[in-house]
Amino acid sequence: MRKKITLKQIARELDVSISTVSKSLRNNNEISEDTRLKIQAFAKLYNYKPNNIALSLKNKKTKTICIIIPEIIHHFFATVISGVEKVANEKGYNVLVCMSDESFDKEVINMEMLANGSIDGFIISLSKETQMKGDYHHIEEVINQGMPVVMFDRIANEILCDKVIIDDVFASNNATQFLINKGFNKIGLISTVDYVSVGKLRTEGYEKALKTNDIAIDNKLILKIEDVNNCEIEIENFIKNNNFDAIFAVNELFAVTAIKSATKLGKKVPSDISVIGFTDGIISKYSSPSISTISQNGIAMGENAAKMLIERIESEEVEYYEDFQQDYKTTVIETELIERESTI
Amino acid sequence: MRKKITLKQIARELDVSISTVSKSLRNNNEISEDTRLKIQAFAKLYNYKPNNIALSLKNKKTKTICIIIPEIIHHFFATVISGVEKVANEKGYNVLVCMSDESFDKEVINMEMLANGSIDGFIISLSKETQMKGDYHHIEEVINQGMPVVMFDRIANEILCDKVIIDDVFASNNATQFLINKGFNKIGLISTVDYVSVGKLRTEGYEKALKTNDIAIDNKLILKIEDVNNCEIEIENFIKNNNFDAIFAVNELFAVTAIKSATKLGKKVPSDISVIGFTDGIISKYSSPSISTISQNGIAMGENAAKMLIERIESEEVEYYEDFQQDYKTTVIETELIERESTI
DNA sequence: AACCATAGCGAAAACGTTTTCGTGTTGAAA
DNA sequence: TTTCAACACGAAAACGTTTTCGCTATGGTT
Repeated sequence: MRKKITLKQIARELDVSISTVSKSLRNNNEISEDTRLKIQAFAKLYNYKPNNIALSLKNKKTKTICIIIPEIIHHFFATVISGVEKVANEKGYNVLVCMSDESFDKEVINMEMLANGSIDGFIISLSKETQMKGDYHHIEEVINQGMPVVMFDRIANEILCDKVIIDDVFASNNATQFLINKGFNKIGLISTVDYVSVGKLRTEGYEKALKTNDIAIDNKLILKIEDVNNCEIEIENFIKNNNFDAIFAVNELFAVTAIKSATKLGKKVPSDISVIGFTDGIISKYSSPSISTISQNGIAMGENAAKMLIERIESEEVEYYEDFQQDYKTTVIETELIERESTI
Repeated sequence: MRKKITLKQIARELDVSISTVSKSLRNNNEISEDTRLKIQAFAKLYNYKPNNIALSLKNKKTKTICIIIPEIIHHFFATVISGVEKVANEKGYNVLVCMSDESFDKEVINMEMLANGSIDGFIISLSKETQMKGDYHHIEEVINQGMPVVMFDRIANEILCDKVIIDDVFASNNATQFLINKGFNKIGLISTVDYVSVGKLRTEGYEKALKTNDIAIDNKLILKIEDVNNCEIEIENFIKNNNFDAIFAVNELFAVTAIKSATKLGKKVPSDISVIGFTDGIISKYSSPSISTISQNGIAMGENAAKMLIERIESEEVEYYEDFQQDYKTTVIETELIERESTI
């Protein structure tokens, strides 16, 4: 139970000053080789490591970034974290992970708690509740204090900061067009309620593709799900009451549920009905049939977000953020349509 | 771009001392109501919040715990994190998530980096490489410095610390017995290599059940997979070359791959062959057929680990760890056999 | 012998808190 | 008028660093 040793203790033990110890350990040449080596040997023996908190206080840098996500259980967010970790570690940063649990209050509390010196910057994807309320004061406040923020996936356009997104409209348009190209024209959409930004955008992409191909938009073919946990019944009824060629679902869960419901109702996927999803996660890969989907590349999103954030953090040290402030960037990550067994 | 205000600035602005400001904000009654209210109003106006780093330095407590996991992509670990977060937040702690990527070196680096004051304690599940090497010096060192550590899932018995596990042998025995009760006696096992502690234990449970029921253990019916990424071929050959009634797989991935391979080889699950897995994650729930499995309850594991760690941290403040030190606890989380479609 | 550069080290400030102790002023009691 | 308690506040130390500046002794140069 040897507690960590400090500079002060080394100094006392070797009968020199704290400054001498500090300088010796940083190989400052003000100190004679004799003393320097002696101190270094002693420090090594006692396994001295500088106290990070003291360094953080002195440098006003914690070398820690925080990522706030709605839910860690979602595979997509887990991949983003993994990308963030990778880049952060390479650059010597630690990653604090906070979950908002889709709750506005938790998001606010987390940000306020950490904005007081604990971290150097935020990466955040908004909670549903926050998107519904449209209240972003906590984020704006943090930004105003000079702390860099990068938003990803579920973003808010009105916030001025760096962003990492995919082109949801474009990707959904692609997915829908892919179905249209197969000759389908009775295409269902299973989406989320509109206040979830990505749900809205993906709906837009779907509608755009239909319009481009002169297919009328039929609202009965569009299902918007509020409560994710009870989506089975809604989806089953949706499929029972319509006669689809194909279905485009805006996430994995909806896609796999659609397939299960269809199968249950005696419709074979893909021979009777094709299904395409969004997000390339565990479910799409391992379900039977495996699910064609739009891959979001969460790792790349995480990597990019971390890269942008750390650049912002370290450029602020140079104190020329007068120029820098205006040119916030939005990085668009490429998506990819992955064809698997759920589409003809 | 108003940077955060400090006690010193408030003091200067209001022409009082720093101590007076600090006391006022903490409602210390040494200060007259006049001054107190004035200072509080000013602080509120400028949105004063104490600097966490300074507090950490002073209190020698960071109110942050670190969880080190092999891989965040694994659903099981994600659920554990979620349990940790929940309890930690309730008790006012933040959670730092580190990934070892199954690498010994990353595990060591992470621990050494954070053991210097950055955090108050560790929750850790060992990386494969660490388990293979059997080198736990980094963990012992941290413990010797007086920092609490809780191990979970992939643990090492020789390390003295609190632990949270499931009874892998018991659960596997149950799973196997479940298959035996169905009347099967040609039961295959798909496991990991032995140095992965849980793989070894689950193999033990399997063998124990066979022995109890006087079924001979046939090593040809046991597959131990080294490289998870290329398990498809191995599993396919394994199933092709044997005539199983049933298969017990020690994780989700192996289970779903076994089902896919069997189906591909023309054997129907569960009518021709029953499959039971381990870990109740996304895959088991959404694969077709859905997979019978042993549920590990990662959330409960995380919650328990966090609870034990925080108790340990806060009991150390009272400085009676002389007594406390010896009675490390190992909490065993209940498992549950979930019957789904992959078994008759 | 007087001067000065330099090597080698220590004192102290700074980061932002909290807390203990000390001190000056006031009013009342003796 | 003296004494003393209570009140209101400030100074300073402490947490563990890094870094600037200043000091002393040494040795060499004039």
